[in-house]
Amino acid sequence: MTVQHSGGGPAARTLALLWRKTQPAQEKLRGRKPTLQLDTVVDTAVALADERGIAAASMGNVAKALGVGTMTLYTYVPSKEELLDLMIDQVLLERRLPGPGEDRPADWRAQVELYSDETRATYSRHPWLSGVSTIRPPVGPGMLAAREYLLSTMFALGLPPARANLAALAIATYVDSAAGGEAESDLIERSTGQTHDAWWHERGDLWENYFDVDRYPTMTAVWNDGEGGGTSYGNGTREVTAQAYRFGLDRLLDGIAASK
Amino acid sequence: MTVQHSGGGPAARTLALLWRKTQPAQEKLRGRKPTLQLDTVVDTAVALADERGIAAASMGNVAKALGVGTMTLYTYVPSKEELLDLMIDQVLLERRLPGPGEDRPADWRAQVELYSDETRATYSRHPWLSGVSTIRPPVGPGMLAAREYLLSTMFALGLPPARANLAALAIATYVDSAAGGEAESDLIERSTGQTHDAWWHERGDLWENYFDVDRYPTMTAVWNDGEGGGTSYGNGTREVTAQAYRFGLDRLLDGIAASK
DNA sequence: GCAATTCCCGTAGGGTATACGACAATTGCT
DNA sequence: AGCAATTGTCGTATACCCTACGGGAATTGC
Repeated sequence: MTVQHSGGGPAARTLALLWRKTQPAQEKLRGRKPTLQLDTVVDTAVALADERGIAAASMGNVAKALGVGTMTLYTYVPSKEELLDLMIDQVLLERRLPGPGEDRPADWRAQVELYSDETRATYSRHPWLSGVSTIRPPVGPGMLAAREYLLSTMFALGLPPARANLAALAIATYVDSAAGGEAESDLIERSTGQTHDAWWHERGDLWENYFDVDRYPTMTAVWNDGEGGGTSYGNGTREVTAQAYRFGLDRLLDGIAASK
Repeated sequence: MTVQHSGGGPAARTLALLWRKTQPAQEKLRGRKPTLQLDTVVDTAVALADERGIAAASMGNVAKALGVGTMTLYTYVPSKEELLDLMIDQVLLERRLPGPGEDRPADWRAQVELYSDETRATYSRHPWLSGVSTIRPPVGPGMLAAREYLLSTMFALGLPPARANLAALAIATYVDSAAGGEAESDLIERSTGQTHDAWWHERGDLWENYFDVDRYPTMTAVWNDGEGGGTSYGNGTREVTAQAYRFGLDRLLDGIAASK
């Protein structure tokens, strides 16, 4: 087994890449000079995924965009999976969240809101994020910075350590999931060229042919109540989704504050 | 364009499949008899995905499991994507949620808990669910039943229609996301044969080599506070995740109740 | 000059979805 | 009985995907 340098094993290799400490002390002096840099590869992959979807960020496409052979990428990255990890942590790090000594909003709710805004903006710029797994995530600087920020915010609220941890996790779960949903929604509208209203409209005969009012009385009641009197398929509407997001986050924070 | 029967267009075709109304009135009398049924195909695909992961539910594998040629599947399903939609709605329908006239827990919190339990159990049986998109979901009976149930529960709480809708969406977002995370976590432990503790342990030199205490003071404080004094990488632990789920859901419900 | 080292990348193998078209089976009509 | 119409089956081919392997190119140290 070709041991790398620190602990050996694939996990250590991945960590080294994530934290960009591939060559800790000695530079490689012998041998051919690389034509690319790791960051260039990651940036290109991200750019491709951003504009043409995650499927476009294939090894072949990335290589083509860089003007090299496909297999060349494997000198910079051990596999497609590792490249994805690097892409993820890279964009997670885009979130401008104040670190330990830096200025931050005074109110703890405003602090959470900052996390929410930055996360939503990041997902919006990189909609493919919503499709990637967050369990066993790439433990890079991007993920840790967000954890630290949310955790410190819960401390500022005055929660005891264990509870602060739970609260931070719950908030992250809710915000990340909702942000992912929003971003994916936008992506689908862009890539299919079809608005959600149009999408629901296309499914119009659902209500006409399959929907049984007796089986779904409450849904029926809610639609009939619709104040705007607009589209009756409003459940999937962009605006309702955004409202639901705000509402849920505010209620969650209410509950957390009350649990102090 | 070979029009189907109701509205034409691919959306109508998908809806017809989801609601299993492929031949509304006239049976096909002419022509060769089919050897398979749509349900058989879907069940087989679900079973494969359950035990060997979503990647194992390829068209080729499903066909092989059924003892037919790959292309035969395309007489039952227009594409892989549609098959996935059918799989999703099929398992979502497994949730035993009482309908309009049926008995249900008296307390509204217990009603939400039932939704939570059933959803978590379903995700647990079908971990591949966590990886699929929920935006523009297959609008089948499974999804509608859940919407109706949660919505009626929010009505039982006494929320006005518009707010009940927002609350139901927020709860679904949180529960579905957390349930997906849990299920995926279990799946990864099973399929890789590596517990999360072992996974974190493998990344031990993160803390030794890369982690900067000054950059992450709050995380450091929380670990040092750990009452059990056990593993210091407890953030990803199964138990902590479950605790965070309960905590977040309870706080969300607190907030919703208080907003009445 | 030459060995050692490192990077580049063509080829090949095994995976995926699915378009096309030949063929089989079943029914209805002549 | 025979033939046309209809529908189901599925082999072949195309176009992707990831990546193991190995030969060749470039650079440095001796």
